[in-house]
Amino acid sequence: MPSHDVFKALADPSRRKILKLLQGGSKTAGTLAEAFDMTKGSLSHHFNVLKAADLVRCERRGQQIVYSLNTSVFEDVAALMLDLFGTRRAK
Amino acid sequence: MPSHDVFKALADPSRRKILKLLQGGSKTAGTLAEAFDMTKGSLSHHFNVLKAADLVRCERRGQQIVYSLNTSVFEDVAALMLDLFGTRRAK
DNA sequence: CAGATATTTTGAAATTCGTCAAAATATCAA
DNA sequence: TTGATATTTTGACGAATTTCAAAATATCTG
Repeated sequence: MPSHDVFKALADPSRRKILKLLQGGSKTAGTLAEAFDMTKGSLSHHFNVLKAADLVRCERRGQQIVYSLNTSVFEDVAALMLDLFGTRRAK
Repeated sequence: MPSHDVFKALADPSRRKILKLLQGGSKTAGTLAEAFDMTKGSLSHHFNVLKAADLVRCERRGQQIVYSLNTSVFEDVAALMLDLFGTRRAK
């Protein structure tokens, strides 16, 4: 439904980097933060944007919060991309 | 190469609408403008962003300028998407 | 050339975005 | 409870984005 949130979420390089890091498996906010030269507060903001787009899920484990890709939404993203790029007739 | 421009270009709903309209075939700037409740100047700015991302091509035909999808870049876009979303192991 | 049409460019205003520092929240351990 | 750790939220700020109105550019017609 909220396709705009997805495109907006993908528009920032740091957020795309987060997604790529999560392809290697779930990671805590702190572990992800090590890969960035940025405040944890700023990263947390990016997590929120990715969550709003339903691209990642998070789960508290003790004092840390584990982020992971929401793989179930990836078919929807693929559909969005097909909608934009896929429906072209034979040139 | 400049993958960021592509994601940034897709982040705006008006630009995505332009791409969808162009799926129906090439159109002049004026024809495209009819579909929007926006100044032609603003639309022109969006054309520039799409051109910078290499998503559209334009060609002058008399006093008008015809925009069309740059289909040759779509494989690159697909590759970008696969890079972000495709590399996940069997669930 | 002058005027009309189609489009872009410029300059400025309003909004959104990314970031930081600091404060707040939540959990664990003693 | 107190203190330490992990993370988020808040508030502020500068930079980037979107938009408009107006000026500029390019092409065609007479």
